[in-house]
Parts: sequence; C-alpha cells; structure tokens
Amino acid sequence: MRSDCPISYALDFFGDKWSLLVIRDLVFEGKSFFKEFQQSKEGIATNILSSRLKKLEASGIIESRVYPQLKTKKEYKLTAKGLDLIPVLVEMIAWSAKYQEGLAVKDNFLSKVANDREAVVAAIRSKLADQ
Amino acid sequence: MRSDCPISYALDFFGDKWSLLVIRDLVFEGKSFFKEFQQSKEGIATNILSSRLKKLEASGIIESRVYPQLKTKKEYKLTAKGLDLIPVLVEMIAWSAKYQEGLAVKDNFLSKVANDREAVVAAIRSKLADQ
DNA sequence: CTGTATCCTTAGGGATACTG
DNA sequence: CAGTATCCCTAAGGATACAG
Repeated sequence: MRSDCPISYALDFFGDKWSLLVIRDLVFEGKSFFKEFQQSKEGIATNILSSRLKKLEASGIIESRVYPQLKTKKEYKLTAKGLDLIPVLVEMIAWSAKYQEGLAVKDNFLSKVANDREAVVAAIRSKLADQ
Repeated sequence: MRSDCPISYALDFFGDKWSLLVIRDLVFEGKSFFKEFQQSKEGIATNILSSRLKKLEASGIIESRVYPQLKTKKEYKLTAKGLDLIPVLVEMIAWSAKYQEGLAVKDNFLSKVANDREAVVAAIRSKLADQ
C-alpha cells in the first residue's frame, strides 16, 4: 500500500488497466468463466487475466469454485466486498455518459443511472443474487 | 481508447497510479500548486507529476492559470468535468471505509459519506466554488 | 476449458541535475 | 517556484506455445 489514504487504498485493488474491466464483466456482462473474460473486446492476454483473477481472489473481491457438472470449468463470482464496488462503477458510468461521445450504453439504462443511482445499484445487486 | 465501453473510457483518463491522487489533492486537500502535489505523502516524481498535470489539462479535467501576484506560481483547479468526478471519489472512499483497517479519514466525515452521499458531494462542490 | 510458462518489448516510473 | 531533461531500471504487458 502506498499510503493510508482511502483513495490510495482503493487504487491498490483496482487501480490498474485490467482489474476493473474484469469486475465490469462480472457485474454488467454476466460473465463468470475464464474464456468469457478473455473474449472481451479489450483483448486481455491469458497470463494477465490469470494474474488478475488471482489478485482479485486474494483480495477477497471475487471467489471461485469448480463448476458442478463439468469439472474442467471454473466459475468466478463477486463476494460481498466485490458487490460493494457496484456504486463506484455506476458513478464512473454516469461520468462517462456525460462526457463520452458515441456512448456504448443503452440510453434507457443511462437515464436511470443519472436519475436514480441507488435504485440502479439495488437492481443490479438483486439480479446478480438470482444467479 | 481501448474500447467504447464507459468504464474503459473513464480508465483512459484516470486509470493509472497517479492521476486520481492528484485529483484527490485538488478535491479534498485544497491543493493548487505544483509543489503542493509534489509534497503528498505518496511521493510523486516531478517528471511524472508534470506529465499527469499536462494529461489532465489536455483531457479537460483541470485547468491552469498563472497566479495573479507572483508570476512564478501557477495555479491548477478542476473544471466542471473534473468536479463531476467527486461522486466517483466519494464512492471509492465509502468502499475503502468499509474494508480498510486503520483508516485515515475522520469518522465524522465517513459516517456522512456512508449515509448521505449526495449531500457530501454538494458540500464539497460548494466549498471548492468558494475558493 | 483453464490456465502456466516463456520470451520479449515497451511504457511507466524513480532519481537527480538543471533551467527560466 | 514550476517545471524539463536525462538516465536507468523494473514491472507490466503482448504474443504464443503448451500443459492438466
């Protein structure tokens, strides 16, 4: 950790180029498997993805289990600590929505985010809980 | 830009180890000058600080002007686009507050953040506007 | 399918000297 | 005071082959 500042603390967990994109895939894209993360359009290398999954799991932000039927699959999901990052992501999306041109988010979702962040966060949480 | 995703977009602006700490100093520490940023406890090198200030200004997140009296001083401040990052910072602080041990934020401020984020954001904004 | 292992390249960054 | 300019080094990352 670089300092005891809470911003600095948070950056130690996801202040790199890839961690937050993996979390995004878990929260908004419904992804759970190695290959799914790998196929995201930003194109993460397998070794980098592997190291990020390890780091996020060691940090208590995600957890994994071997997939019930096919033992060759491993499933990742967010812990409570990881789910608590949803508001951060939502605020980042709201900010980008305001300034990014040619935005890649559904307008409907965006206006919800802008107007009622708490409800959006709750909706995403309950959707993830159902899985 | 790595993709048209809003998270990816935001990360292009402040998804590195230093940018958000500079913004933190502007928002919460009342800092405005090169030397003040440099003296933050994380210890940023002058060349890195210089490049970050340039990048943030080019991105429209901060703006600068030569200090009225002493022309040897240059003052930095947040633009509207930069001020709109406050909610992101506040959510990051709220998250860290929940999980960081030995936290370096005043408890009073923390409980406010946890309970009424909007009011906190508004308070910080108006405080910055007074300067 | 889920990763490791390896190789190689580059960008980021620390230290420090120096300039207007 | 507010930066530039270097030098050097390391960690991060990409490509790709391969293993369980």
